[in-house]
Amino acid sequence: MRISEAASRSGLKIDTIRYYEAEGLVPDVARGTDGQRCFSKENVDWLTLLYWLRETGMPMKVLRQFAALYAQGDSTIPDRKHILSAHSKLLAKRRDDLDRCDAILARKLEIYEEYLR
Amino acid sequence: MRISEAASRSGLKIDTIRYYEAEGLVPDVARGTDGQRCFSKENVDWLTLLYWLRETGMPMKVLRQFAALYAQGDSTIPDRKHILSAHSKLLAKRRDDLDRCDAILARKLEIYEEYLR
DNA sequence: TATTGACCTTGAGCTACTTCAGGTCGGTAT
DNA sequence: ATACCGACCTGAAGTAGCTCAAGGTCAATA
Repeated sequence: MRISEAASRSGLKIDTIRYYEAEGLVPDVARGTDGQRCFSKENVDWLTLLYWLRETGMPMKVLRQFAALYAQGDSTIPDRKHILSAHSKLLAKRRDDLDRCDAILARKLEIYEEYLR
Repeated sequence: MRISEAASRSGLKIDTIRYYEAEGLVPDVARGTDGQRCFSKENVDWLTLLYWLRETGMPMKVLRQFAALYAQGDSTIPDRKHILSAHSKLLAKRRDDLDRCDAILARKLEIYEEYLR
């Protein structure tokens, strides 16, 4: 499929996909006879994973490591597993942050309400 | 109190506080005779709020609007209330994102497990 | 007295995109 | 046939939001 479809399926923007490819985060993107990128289902699954990892705060540095491991094949699965479970722990921390911020906002909004009465 | 204490209390880094002040996000920071910044309790509460808003993804653009309103005094409370409740909705969306990503990670980790067996 | 440590300012550097300028290609309307 | 359109391409420049380095002030301590 073409880049616009890859973008709408993965969640990433077209420009970001091109940027990621240039950065070496997306291995093996085929090209058509006219020079246009041809994304396979596997490509799009990979992009989708990248999208979610970034969206939830994985730094590019780690993403780069993860992508390098992915490019090396199945032998790196234990390392990749390690990275993903570490990220899963980060998600828990983010959820805590959201809860805290929610509490702060609730208090603040209450104070505003009180002022307005 | 001095900037280092304001930093450790608010969560922001020293450099970030100076940057925010330069950007006009922190009104009325007093200075001592030696030119050092003197933060009041109100200053620190405000910085803490800025910290949490940024930490949970409020863009600087919105933060700037919010700060401008804050600087104008109590008459802007309805507008500020509006911004904060909009942000509260964003938090819900972020929580959804975390849940989705968690699901993706769980599936991925399971596949890895299967491969390793 | 000399040095340490926390602060100050200005200005450059960095990350992760994002936008722009300028060009190619395939398909449709005149 | 040709003129235009939209989606794609590349390489370079621009942006957001910090972050760090260089060089200087001042108070307190060894």
